[in-house]
Formats: sequence, structure tokens, C-alpha cells
Amino acid sequence: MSKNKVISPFKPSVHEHKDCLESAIKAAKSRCDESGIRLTPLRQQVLELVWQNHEPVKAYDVLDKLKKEHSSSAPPTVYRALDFLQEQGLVHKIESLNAYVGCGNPEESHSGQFFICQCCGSVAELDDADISRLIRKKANKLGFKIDDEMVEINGHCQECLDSGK
Amino acid sequence: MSKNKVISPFKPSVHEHKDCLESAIKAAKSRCDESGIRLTPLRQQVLELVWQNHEPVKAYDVLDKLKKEHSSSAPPTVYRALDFLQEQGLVHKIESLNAYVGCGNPEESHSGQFFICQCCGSVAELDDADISRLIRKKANKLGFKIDDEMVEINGHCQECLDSGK
DNA sequence: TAATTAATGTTACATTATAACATTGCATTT
DNA sequence: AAATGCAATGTTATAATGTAACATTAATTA
Repeated sequence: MSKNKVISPFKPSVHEHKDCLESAIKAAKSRCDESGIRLTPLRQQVLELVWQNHEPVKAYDVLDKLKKEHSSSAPPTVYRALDFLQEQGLVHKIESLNAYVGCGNPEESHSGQFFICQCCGSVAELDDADISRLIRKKANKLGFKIDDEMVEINGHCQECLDSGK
Repeated sequence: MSKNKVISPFKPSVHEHKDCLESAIKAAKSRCDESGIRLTPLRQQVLELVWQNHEPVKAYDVLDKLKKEHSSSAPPTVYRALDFLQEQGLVHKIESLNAYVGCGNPEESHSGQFFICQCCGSVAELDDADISRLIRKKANKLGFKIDDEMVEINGHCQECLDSGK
């Protein structure tokens, strides 16, 4: 099945973000329910912290926030939860930032393509079959078998360009 | 100008690597000469260490090797040299590995697309206009202005697949 | 040569991530 | 319910990656 989805667009700087968060949690719960995988309170809390906004968040920033409600938290607490969430396709790691962002489409597994605004820091996620297909084609020419694709594009989003930043 | 180059293919595990290294150094020298930029002995030495093979190398591994001939080396020594080399387009950073690899085509500036074999660790670099063009097209649709593209593909190279790894 | 800038040296520290082992909690069997 | 086993979390320590800030040296220019 071909798909060219904008999974998470650049959101206007003001939007009802609560809706984003709630639908992400809901999707995560249903995905875990289906597959019999345990979205524990801790993991859910980390997921919520990653979804605070549309900017990638750092593991240690998650840790600082987590500590406020969960004093026993330490680096492994967060990294384990983030690893779990990545495995379940609920968050993506942005390698070029060492940061994590919620996945807007956890239903289907995918690697995603990320457009990162260097001005406002927000990220848009695509799951674009054209890009994937082309990369696969080029890989074939090399005799290369793909396991995982990382596409991270830095630049400036429309909103920042419009506001002259 | 359109270009679809395989800048560095996957090299056979046995090949005359000295040639790769020499031509890389030569290209670096001529590039720096032209632009009046100083490829100091230290920088050249770091470039040579990065070009020891076709696998990305870690900054601290470069540091360890560098120390043997240059005892005053410290982390900033290496990171400064690597930053310089990146700015000059002589090396690329593989973000998903926190590692550095020599650029096979320093004549033209480009961001490159990297195919990373998880089995043997070696990397092939493309500078593929089709991929860039498509990414740019998708960016346009989002109203996004690209500054820099990162494409890193994990998988298995032909040689490793053939040898059944 | 003096002044200026670029490059390197040096120390200290910040950030990112994992290893290793202990404990707790949940699920299943008895 | 008790015993067992495994998954999840707690805890401590440390590894790996990267940078800030200031001192010194080398190269370039005035």
C-alpha cells in the first residue's frame, strides 16, 4: 500500500495541543492493548512528557520533569522508557539532535522523515512512500538491503519564514 | 547540474586502500590551496586518521591514535580539527553513529546520503540528485526551506549478504 | 617590528548514555 | 496462599561524547 502522509505537520505556534497529546496517548494505549504489551504508568508518563510539544525533547529534560513526580528516577529510568517507546513505534529519536519526538502515527510502523525547523525547533514528520521508494531503488543498485532509514532535514518552517526570522 | 554519483562505493574488504587515502589527501590539499585555507599538519593528520578505512571513526578513537604522535592532544584538538574538516567538506559526520567518515568528493559541497552496513561497519556515500530533488519537492509542499539534508540508511551491504552474515 | 588574527594547548566540566546488580511487582503454577 | 519465574524498576557507578573558557604559540598583516 502506497502512502504519502504528513504524519505531523508543523503546528501553528498556537493550537489546541491538549488534543495532540490526548490522541497520542489514546493511540498508544490501544496499540499496546492490542499487542498485549504493557504501557506502564511510568512509560505513559514519559510518553506524555515527550508529547509536551512538537519539539524534540532531550532525555535529561524528560528526566528532570519526571523526577518531580517520581523521585526515584535516574538516567536508566528514562532511557529504558524511551527505548521501549521507540520499539513500539510511539516515539522517534532524532539522531542529529539526540532528542526524541512523539510519533503521530503509531498504528503503522515506519521510520519517518523529519523536517526540523532550526528557528522554532519544531518538527514535522512525513511518512512518504515516494522518498522511501526512491531510497530503496538506490539501495538496490548498490546491492544494499535496508533495515532502517533515517531522513532528517534541517531548515526553516513556513511560520518562521513568514515572521521574518 | 544534475549529478547522481556514487561518491564512495562499498569497497571490497580487500582493496588497495592506500590509494583511497592518498587521493583523499591530495584532493584535500588542492581544495585548501585553491581556497587559501590552511590544512595544517594537525588537520591533515586527523584527516588521515579518519581515512584509515571506509568505516566511520569515533572522535575519541582518532584522539587515541593522534596522541601517539602528538602527545599534547586533547578532546578539543580532535573536535576542532573535525569541525574544520566538516566545514571544508572533507569529512562527514554520521549522526546516527556519532562518528566521522572521509568524503570521497570534496570538490563539490554536498550533504551526501550514507548507506551504513551494520555487519561490516563500512559506509557508502552517494550524492544523488534524485533523492535531493525529491526531498526538496516534499519540503516545498510543507513551505519548508532546507538548509541541510541528512540521509543515513542502515542495512547490509552486498559483500556481507553474499558471505551469509 | 608591532599588532592582529588564527591555531593550538590546557584544564575543567557539561551532556549523553550504559553496565551491572538489587529490588519490586505481577503472573502462573502448585 | 505459597512458590516460582520473569518483567519492570531502583540504584550506583561509570563510560562515551562534546564544549567552555582562557593561555600560549604561530602565522599574517599593517
